[in-house]
Amino acid sequence: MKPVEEFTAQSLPPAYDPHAVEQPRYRAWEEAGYFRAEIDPRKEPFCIVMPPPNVTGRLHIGHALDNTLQDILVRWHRMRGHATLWQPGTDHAGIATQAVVERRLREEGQTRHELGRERFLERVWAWKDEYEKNIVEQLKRLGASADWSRLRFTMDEGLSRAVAEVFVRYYERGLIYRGDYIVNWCPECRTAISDLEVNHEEEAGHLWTLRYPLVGGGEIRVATTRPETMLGDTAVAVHPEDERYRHLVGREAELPLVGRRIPVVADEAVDREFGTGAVKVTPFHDPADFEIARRHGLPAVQVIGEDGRMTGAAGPAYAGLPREEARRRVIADLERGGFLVSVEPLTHAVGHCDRCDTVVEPLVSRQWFLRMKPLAEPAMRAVEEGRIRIVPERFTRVYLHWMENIRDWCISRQLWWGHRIPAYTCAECGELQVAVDRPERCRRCGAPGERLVQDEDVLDTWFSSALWPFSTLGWPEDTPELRYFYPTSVLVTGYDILFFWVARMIVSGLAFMGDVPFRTVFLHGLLRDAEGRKMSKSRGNVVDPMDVVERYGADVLRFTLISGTAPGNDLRFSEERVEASRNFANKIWNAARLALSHLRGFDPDAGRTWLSAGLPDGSRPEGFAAAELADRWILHRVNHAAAETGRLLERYEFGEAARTLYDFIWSEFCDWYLEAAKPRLYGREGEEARRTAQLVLWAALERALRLLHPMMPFITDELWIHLPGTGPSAMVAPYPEPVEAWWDEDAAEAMETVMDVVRAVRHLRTEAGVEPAREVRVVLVAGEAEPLLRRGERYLRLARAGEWSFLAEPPTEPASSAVTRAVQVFLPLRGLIDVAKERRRLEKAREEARALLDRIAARLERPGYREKAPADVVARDEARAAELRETLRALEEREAQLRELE
RNA sequence: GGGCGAAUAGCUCAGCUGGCCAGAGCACCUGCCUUACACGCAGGGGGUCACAGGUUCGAGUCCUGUUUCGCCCA
Repeated sequence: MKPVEEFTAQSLPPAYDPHAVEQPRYRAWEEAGYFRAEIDPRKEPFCIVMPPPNVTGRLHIGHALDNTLQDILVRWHRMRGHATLWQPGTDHAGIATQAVVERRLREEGQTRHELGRERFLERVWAWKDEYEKNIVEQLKRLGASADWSRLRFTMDEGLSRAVAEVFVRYYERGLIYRGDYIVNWCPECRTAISDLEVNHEEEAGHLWTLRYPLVGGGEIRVATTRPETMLGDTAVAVHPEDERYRHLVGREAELPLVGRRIPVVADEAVDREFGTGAVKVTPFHDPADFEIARRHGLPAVQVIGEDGRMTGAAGPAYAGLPREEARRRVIADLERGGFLVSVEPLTHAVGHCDRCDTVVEPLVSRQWFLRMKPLAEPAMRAVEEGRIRIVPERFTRVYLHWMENIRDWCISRQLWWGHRIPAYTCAECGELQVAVDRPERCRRCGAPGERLVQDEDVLDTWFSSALWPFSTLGWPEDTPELRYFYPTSVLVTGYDILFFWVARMIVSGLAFMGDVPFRTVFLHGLLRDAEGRKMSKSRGNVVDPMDVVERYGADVLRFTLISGTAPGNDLRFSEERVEASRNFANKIWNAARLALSHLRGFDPDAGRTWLSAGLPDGSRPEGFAAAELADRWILHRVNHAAAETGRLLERYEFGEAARTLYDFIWSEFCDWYLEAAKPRLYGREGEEARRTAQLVLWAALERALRLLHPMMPFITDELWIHLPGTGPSAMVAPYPEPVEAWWDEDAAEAMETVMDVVRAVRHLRTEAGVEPAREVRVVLVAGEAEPLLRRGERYLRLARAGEWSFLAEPPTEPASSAVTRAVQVFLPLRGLIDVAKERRRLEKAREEARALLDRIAARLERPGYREKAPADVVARDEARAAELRETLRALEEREAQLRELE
């Protein structure tokens, strides 16, 4: 750590350079062990589990937002003395990671099948090690204060055991079953995916009407959006009450191009309004048809394979063709055969794979499912009864609606990378056994363990993520962490994974821990580009957070991400907003640079007691001058900022909290307090006055830095530790709360009045074209406000007033004037008065005051107002009206005087 | 089809439990390198709070409906 003497305005660069600060600071925190969570029964626990980033590649800007919000909460709670654990980790991300490694293999001219399962997995593990390191490194550069000593990975031994354990327990409770069902199949990823992983997009397609000849004469017309599936039709269905077709039920149609005879069946699921009212039934490739086939005992024919190409069952003319090509051929062939009745354009929803955007092919296959209905019940109650609070609240309904309509979850994936399903089939007798560890022998025929064949498939990644809040804390072992930190406090994530992840964690938390996984869910919005578009690699509009960190620093990125946002709303990321945050960081830097140069050798200890007592004149310590108005005012405003920030963070209003501190630091502390304190700081008013100014400057800055620390940890800590009398790090200093003795409404009112007068003088100067450097003489007619103004008259120098006087009556000499808060401000400027301009300004001011007064007066006159409005609101209006009348009177008087002058 | 969100200054957005003249950043105009900061300072211009009703002493804020845009679910 640099000695304070070196750290002054003279030695500091005039622009903040994050590179010089951030990484050394982070190392210092790590070395000091500040991130490590300690179980301490005397303290209140606070725990956040980090949504585990994928080990696929790099962090994106959404991660930066997510982790910044968590870090703010974590740092804030840590500073408030809670035993804080931010549990970090990464996710194996089955499909995504397997896909990137396979792509890498392809570039080397290999396939995973050539490599074999075992060697392929070695490759993926190597990839994981490398990218996990990258990701952790990136999180550290963002300033994330997670307990890295507890880093977990979803495929760690312990977590894998948790997954197997959960699978077995669900299975034993009859909640997991295996069977041949129609699932969403991605031909590109070559695996089944869950309903959630299918995105429905409206697409311009066609509705083809086909003619199926009936055996024994006649025909039936069916409408379809997927004509290529007709090769796999095994029936035609009509609604049982549809008069048009009733008489055809039970007859047979001859399937064109195929020649197969298929029955006409009646089923209530048929929509009479759609198309011709008769539908072709393709059980293998359509979920609704699958159900119809089950009800009617129809066979299913697979005409599209797992690779998205037509199978042999589609007939030699089509076998091997991709789906799209088969469609064209089938239509051409139908047309040639006279089976095509009509084609109409139709927009309809088409399912796409969430991962690769390929059109999903529904098909029947043997998969594992988790029965959700019984699990959803307690998960709904937990939210309804408020044991879990969702913020913003509106997402509660979205959650409940989804839970109410929940369907079974297809949990098996035809991948290699992931948790292999702990199910074993005996090669001898076919017995299926589900167990955490490979059974020693077949329980039915006694065949040895090596004859038991483990299921080839792995589990959906989200199956393991669902256990995250307790698996990371050691479950299924009964650990101290689990007992102390579970249920965790808050879960922070984007609203886009409410179903994928949050809902499932609630389900499994309740199922295995018997308690909710977290008490609050805070959902934030998604990041979009400057034009409001979703960021995507294909669109090329992704922002790499590390680029931003490199160019501007992590604090700047963090502040950009949280300021100007409202809870749950998406936010646009733009260069301009980053620059605004950069400017703010630079502002803080320079304010501190100024402060440090004036605090050299200053020891706050001598004034600490006095300070915490609110600087009472009576008990002033030796060597300090009495406090000034600005001192009392800024302490009052520090209190206000602390109270507001605390209140807003409590409510997860990060954007508002950021704005509060921005305004406090920039407008109040820098623009007013520092300027007001400068004469004393430069020693122009003696050593004692300087001491007092130093004390207040120190107190205000020191607190401002601590207040801002959770949001901008690097710059605040760097500056804070270099202030005299602080400590090793703001990270472990208490979070400021209002000091009772600092509240001072009188000082606030007096200072506001002075500030208004200063602004008025500045305004008059500019209007009159007075050179900036020139001092002016100011005359004030303040009336009742005079004592108030007198308290801060010295600050008139902030408007470059060289001399000033208080008069009972307006001066007779020519002067430019303004009226503010019933104070008349005169600038006697011989030769500089433009009478016409002056009159226009006064007239405008008078009209504004009149309009406002009219509104307030009308309000006061309104029937019922005085009776029903709160007393303080009415009193405020009355005071304001009185002041306005006074202002108005002064303005009119002034205008009359001006007329006499002409 | 059901649900949710947004619509406020030229642009991007705040505005929390209804109550001081509706704010910020950027952009714009004027003047300043005033020994912390030109990534800055001072001053200024700019808004029918989408529209129509309603509740209320009082509505940008609450309710109903309409329009436009976006998202989620089916």
